[in-house]
Amino acid sequence: MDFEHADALNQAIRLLSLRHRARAASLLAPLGLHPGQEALLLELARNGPMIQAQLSEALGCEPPSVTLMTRKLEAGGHIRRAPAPSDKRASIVELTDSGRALAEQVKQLWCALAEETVEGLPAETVAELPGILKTLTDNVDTRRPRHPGGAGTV
Amino acid sequence: MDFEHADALNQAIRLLSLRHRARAASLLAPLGLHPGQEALLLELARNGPMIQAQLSEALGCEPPSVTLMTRKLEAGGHIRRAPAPSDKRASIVELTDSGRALAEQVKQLWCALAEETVEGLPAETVAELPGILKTLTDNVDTRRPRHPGGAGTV
DNA sequence: GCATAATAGTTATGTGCATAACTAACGTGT
DNA sequence: ACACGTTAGTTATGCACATAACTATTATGC
Repeated sequence: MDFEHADALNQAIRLLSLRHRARAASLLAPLGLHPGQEALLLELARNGPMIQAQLSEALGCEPPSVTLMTRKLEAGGHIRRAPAPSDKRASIVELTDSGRALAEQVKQLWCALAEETVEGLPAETVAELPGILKTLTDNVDTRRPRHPGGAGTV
Repeated sequence: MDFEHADALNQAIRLLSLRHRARAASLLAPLGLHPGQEALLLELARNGPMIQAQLSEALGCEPPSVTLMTRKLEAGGHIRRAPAPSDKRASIVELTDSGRALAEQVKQLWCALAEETVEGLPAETVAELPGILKTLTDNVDTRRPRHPGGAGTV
């Protein structure tokens, strides 16, 4: 691949990251959330209480990031951290009522953002998008080895 | 659009951002660069010296970010800042010889990264990708109004 | 039982990004 | 000529991310 095309792609990914995050930030701001925090709330809403290590895995970010995010969301009253009975090292994170309500609002915003994002694209392309983006992500993913175990069917 | 699809899309964009940036970071680290800085070098390599306001526009980030990035790249000896003769407020940023050499190395990495990123995708999809990503970006771009002026042909 | 490795989490530090508030210079009124 | 808004850039501060170094607990060797 020549540099022109390579740069077009890398730059496009970089700009999409910046703008999508900025747009998310402006939508989440009225709720008192910063981008990244919504992912944590949604994960808890989807899969129930879990320990921080699991959150780290689910969110795709490192444990120190989870420590800070949980601390802020806890200060905001949206989540609660309780010691795990079976493992004194771990702490179980769960949504509070406030957090559950907030997650519902986030879901609304999330749909609006997704629709806004793909506006003007043919439905066929929109349908393929998540799979394509996942392929790109896996290709550059340095966390997992190379194949999570052959479960690549989307 | 239901939440499932919306979340799949938003999450995919978020994860791609994280992983692509992380991969870029690991490739740029040996050159002593952090992700984001390569964009500044490449922009200067492509369009020659320019003032920081133009860099801000080209990179898609805010002036304070440009201030810090230029400061660090200048400390590294990769760029030089000179007062603009026609405008005492502005400072012209240009590559040093070291910066030019570094930009060439970055170009190599950039091609490798792009190839790695699209690995396994059909050529047809790869060809469409930059346009698709640009559409997504424009859709959520809060900087430009809505249409830059009708120059939407890609 | 006990040393040792692995795991959960935190703290410290550094980066790119953002916004808000500020200074300095430019431009354009009247 | 001078007030006023605009623009270029910086500083201060805050956030999500990262890595490195650390503590506390659990698991595993022998």
